[in-house]
Amino acid sequence: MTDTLKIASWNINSVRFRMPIVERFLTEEAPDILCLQETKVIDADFPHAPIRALGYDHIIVNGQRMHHGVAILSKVPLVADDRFDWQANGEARHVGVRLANGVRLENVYVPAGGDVPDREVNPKFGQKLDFLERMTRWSEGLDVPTILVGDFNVAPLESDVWSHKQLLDVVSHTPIEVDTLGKLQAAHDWVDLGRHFIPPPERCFTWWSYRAKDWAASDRGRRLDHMWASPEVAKAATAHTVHEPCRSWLKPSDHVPIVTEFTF
DNA sequence: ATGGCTGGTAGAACCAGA
Repeated sequence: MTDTLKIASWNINSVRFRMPIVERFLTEEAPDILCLQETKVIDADFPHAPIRALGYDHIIVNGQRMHHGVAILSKVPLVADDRFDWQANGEARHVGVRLANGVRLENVYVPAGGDVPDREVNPKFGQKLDFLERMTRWSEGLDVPTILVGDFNVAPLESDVWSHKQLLDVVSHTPIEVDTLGKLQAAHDWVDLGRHFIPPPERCFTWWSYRAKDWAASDRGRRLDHMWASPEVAKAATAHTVHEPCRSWLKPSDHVPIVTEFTF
């Protein structure tokens, strides 16, 4: 028996403020599962009703007041949910579930890391590197087929940013972050599905700053959002797309959704 | 022209994002 599953990931930058575009995306793209980051809402105030109304009966949340927060919305049953604290400070940056076929789906919001790429003067940068290193330790011991999605806040490749040279000292594309993310990827032989389907040096961005007068014209984007899979799960992936038009929808997030289709 | 904006929250010439 074959089973197709369409899984999406989107940093939504406040799920309550973005409900119109969340509903539009769920209606038009109709993923089986949508992983959200930066929901910015406590669990009690999560907008369950309009999401359930679209057929997403299974909603797993890990939120907090004001910042961060993640959620998994699904049309298909989810079991055994988990919440990891990869920086041991109580921030809501992960929620994971097991799918009916046994595959784990882990949804993560990696810390942005502040402005200065130096942990001595900017503790947030150290926190980001430490978070990725804890994910690496977790990956080393991982023996379950897994899909790891979310806003990693790192654009690793030259073609993942609008200007490699101009971003070498900008947090998200510094060599130390790229190296740290590389070690995380190596720890489980994670397959980068985005680059599996859109190989470099093709331009691939998932985030564009709000500050550009015309985001599409300046096109100063970065690929911060990722979908990784265990090698055996990656073999089931059949398509991957980046939904750039969502950046032009009314009251957009600064990130756009990424979507992968699997046939198990 | 990589911060020029944005949301949440308080009620701020704030904080955080990246």
